[in-house]
Amino acid sequence: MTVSRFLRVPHEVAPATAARIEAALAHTAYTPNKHAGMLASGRSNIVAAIVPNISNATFAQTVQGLSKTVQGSGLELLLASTNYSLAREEEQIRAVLGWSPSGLVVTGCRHTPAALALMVAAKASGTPVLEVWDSNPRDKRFIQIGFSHPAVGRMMARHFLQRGYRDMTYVDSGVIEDFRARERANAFVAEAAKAGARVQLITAPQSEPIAAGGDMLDEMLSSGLPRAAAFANDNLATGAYLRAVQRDISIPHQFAMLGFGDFPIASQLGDGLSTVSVAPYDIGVVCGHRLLALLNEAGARPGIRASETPAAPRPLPQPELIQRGSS
Amino acid sequence: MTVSRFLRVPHEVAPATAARIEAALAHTAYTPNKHAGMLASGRSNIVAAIVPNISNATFAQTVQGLSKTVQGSGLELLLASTNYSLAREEEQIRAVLGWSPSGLVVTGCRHTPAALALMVAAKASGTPVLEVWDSNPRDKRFIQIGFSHPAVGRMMARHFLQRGYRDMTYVDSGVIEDFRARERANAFVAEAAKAGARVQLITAPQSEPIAAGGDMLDEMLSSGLPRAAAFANDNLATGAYLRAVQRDISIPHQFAMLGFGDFPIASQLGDGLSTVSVAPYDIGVVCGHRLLALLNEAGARPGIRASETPAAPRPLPQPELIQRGSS
DNA sequence: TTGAAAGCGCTAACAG
DNA sequence: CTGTTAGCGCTTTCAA
Repeated sequence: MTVSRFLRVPHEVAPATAARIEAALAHTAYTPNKHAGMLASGRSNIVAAIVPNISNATFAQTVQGLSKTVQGSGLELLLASTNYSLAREEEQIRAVLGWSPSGLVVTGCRHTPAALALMVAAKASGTPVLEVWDSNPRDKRFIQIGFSHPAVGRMMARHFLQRGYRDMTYVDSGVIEDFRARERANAFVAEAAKAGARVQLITAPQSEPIAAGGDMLDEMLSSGLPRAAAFANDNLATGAYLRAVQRDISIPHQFAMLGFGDFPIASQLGDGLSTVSVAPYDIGVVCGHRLLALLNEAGARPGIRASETPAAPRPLPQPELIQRGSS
Repeated sequence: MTVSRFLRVPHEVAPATAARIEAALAHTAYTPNKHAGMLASGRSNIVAAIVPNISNATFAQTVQGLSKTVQGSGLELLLASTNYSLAREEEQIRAVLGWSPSGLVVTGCRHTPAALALMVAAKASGTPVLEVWDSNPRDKRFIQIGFSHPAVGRMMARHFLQRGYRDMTYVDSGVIEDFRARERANAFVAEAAKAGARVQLITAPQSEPIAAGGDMLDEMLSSGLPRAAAFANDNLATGAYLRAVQRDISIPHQFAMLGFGDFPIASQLGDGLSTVSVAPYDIGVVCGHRLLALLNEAGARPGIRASETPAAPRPLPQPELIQRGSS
């Protein structure tokens, strides 16, 4: 009992005892069994995060931001990926809730009914549930750290419209299950059409996006190059940009381009690729801060070191259109 | 007890009973407490993975490969990152072992003595310990899924030497704690020097690598452009490539380039960037397969679904120099 | 400041 | 095929 106490609240054991315990610990390679601790205390120090795909740079940054923010406070990250499948997401939520996590982070605001029920139950039992990468004003049951994808699609269309382009194409992502990409695409098309512009929606193949972007440029070329094209992400746009340069197409005079995501390469392509910045790392950081704040206020929890950085509630930077040489 | 049995080995309960249990389950939103299960059974179905940085595309792919391989078998992934610090790695290993993981995956073969002791203890207690992304023939205590970084550095130097370049620069990564990058750099320099070539080692700033690569190109330009340059990774090389194009430098006639990693963009830059492919995703997949194989042979473990794919022991593709237009 | 008792929710072993 | 008993390693509570 005294050892257990020493491990959790060291200043509550006498210095002499503490020294003896430390000595013993050094000889023993003792590792506290966290399952037993969790079972007894009901607290777990696990944060479960469920993302569509970890190798997607965007989500990887969010995970890294979350991980970095949260690990400083003794929380650990249980990570699962869904491959953009809602059914798989439900499975993962169910699996992950069995670890009684201190917090649950899911991607997006769309879930199967059963998944939603699990999330509601988790929330009801006091586990913070956060949705990242999207925002749905019509259902604010969970904490949302993201933005409106249709609004971004409209913003992108208006950028082209304001610059006088009346003939534009939207190159959507080949990941057919990525309905957030779809929301941007549809909103783009609707906004452009509403303004009377000529607008076309094409979809990239599911293959590697940089190469796919190049292929889409060729496809547009063969069916009549539009005056301007927006892309579901900067990788697609980069591929198209590089191919356009090879084909001696002048950007933006013949062909204007707009990406999404503000990947590091966007600023390095020729005179720069115009894009929308969305701060994926910050999504993770803000998510972590919100989580820590909630855990702290839910009572001083012995296991969790009250975050040294007093959870500065920095707000999430909203999507911003970054104009560069390509438009 | 019967419910517990139904959940683990459904065919051992009578169909009628099973039906009653299923009905009850549907009404109850019951989630088994995995901590209690673990505590009682001594098995955890957790795989702990510790990587330097998740938002690094390379490690993200490894994690995704591991995650995908392993999740099909009911294992879950506990992820921690070290920011390339060995001290932090030790901390994370210690923390993660408290969850009695079924397997422990660490990055690289260099660890603090205490971390090593923990890994040895874990192995001794029957937990498979795997080291990814490196290989150390002199210490094969753990399963290694990686390659020799010095060998890659030498391979890169020999590529330039074979093509007759006698004046070359190696642009090392700005991540000073990344000693695997350092091993490649040093081996490159040694090999080139041994052959009597003129060779220089410079280090990129710690900033975002694509932009940093561009800056390094300018730096080389101002101090006399070498005949050939190798880069610690394809992002640095990409930045330099794009900048070289802007500066009207002819690749490879004036300036030959060689990257590392075979990132998707490498094949899309002009006539292609020569690089070394290292299969980061496969490292994760192979790691997962080895792990599953070990867990299966360590006795039929009720929790773990014997992997549907019978853990086809595909070997790890070794690093390969991919020659493209830049050299 | 320390320690004894009880119990967290589950599974192993065994009895019925 | 089902259910009883004991106990996993820790924490909570409370007494000494």
